[in-house]
Amino acid sequence: MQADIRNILKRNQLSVTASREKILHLFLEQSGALAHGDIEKRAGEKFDRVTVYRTLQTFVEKGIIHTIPTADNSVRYALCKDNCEAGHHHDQHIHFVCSHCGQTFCLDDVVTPEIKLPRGYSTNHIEVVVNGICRECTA
Amino acid sequence: MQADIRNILKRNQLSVTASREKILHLFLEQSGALAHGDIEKRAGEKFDRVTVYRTLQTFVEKGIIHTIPTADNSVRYALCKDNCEAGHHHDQHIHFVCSHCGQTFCLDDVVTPEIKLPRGYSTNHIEVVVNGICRECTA
DNA sequence: ATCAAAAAAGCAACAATGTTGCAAATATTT
DNA sequence: AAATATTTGCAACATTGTTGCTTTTTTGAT
Ligand SMILES: [Mn+2]
Ligand SMILES: [Mn+2]
Ligand SMILES: [Zn+2]
Ligand SMILES: [Zn+2]
Repeated sequence: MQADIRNILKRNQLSVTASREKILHLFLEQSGALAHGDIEKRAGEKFDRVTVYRTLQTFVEKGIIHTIPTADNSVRYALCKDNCEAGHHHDQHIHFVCSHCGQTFCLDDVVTPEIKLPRGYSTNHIEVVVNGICRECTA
Repeated sequence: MQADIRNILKRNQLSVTASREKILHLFLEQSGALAHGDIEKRAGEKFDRVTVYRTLQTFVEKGIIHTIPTADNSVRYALCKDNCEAGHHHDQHIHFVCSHCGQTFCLDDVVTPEIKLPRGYSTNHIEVVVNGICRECTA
């Protein structure tokens, strides 16, 4: 695990630092998405807020994590499982927000549907967020 | 128009005030969605920031406007055109964000697709946000 | 292992955004 | 027109995000 983390950082030409290792660790051990706040809470050792912001930004830029759209004002981040590259994400999966536990999940196996748009609109990227009850909360 | 505005407010059991009229006016004359900031800029007369927040919140609660999910941290609002009621929205259309002009539009005629989820997940509501180039910017 | 250069972390100060309580102003009802 | 109910604006505060700069850590080469 610790080796994986180092590999991911190395592969993306990022120097290996305590905060990057820790934050990446949080994403790897977690099935759902994380918001900035979650990370600060769970980090254990206290990293500066600025460091967390900068780390998340770096990870997004490198294509290690991606943001998930929400209707409220909270940005959530999750690991990219597709082969995203620096500056060019191409996740094609949908996202699921559980209204019971509040968690957000990437449903990597559910591909975003085709959308037929009116004349004059061209599509670049499609985001689908499904709200409902997740598997854990149903059982 | 001014009559329409009063009607909408009355119908929703809201008292008719300058700020509510103005803000509703902004939504009616505008094809795209508006963020809190847009409203403050375009309002002309200066309403207190708090008033704008509270007005938007009231409008959402009454089902007059709805929020639109975005991956960055900006909440956008648009008129509900379906028959949304207080405390219960049921818009079924998708949203389009133009990466050229930055505007966000409700595509009221494009219905959200069915999504087949894995076992254990149940669906309550689906949000689709398409990113691309809008009609205006294509022409 | 040691050192120099490069990169990141932490700190402080600030900006932007959102929230709350309350008094004054406005709208509605009688 | 007056009484009541509601909304507004203000002030104060909380939270979230940003920027410049100094110190610390990491890296890559000796
Ligand atoms: Mn995802
Ligand atoms: Mn809409
Ligand atoms: Zn759940
Ligand atoms: Zn456009």
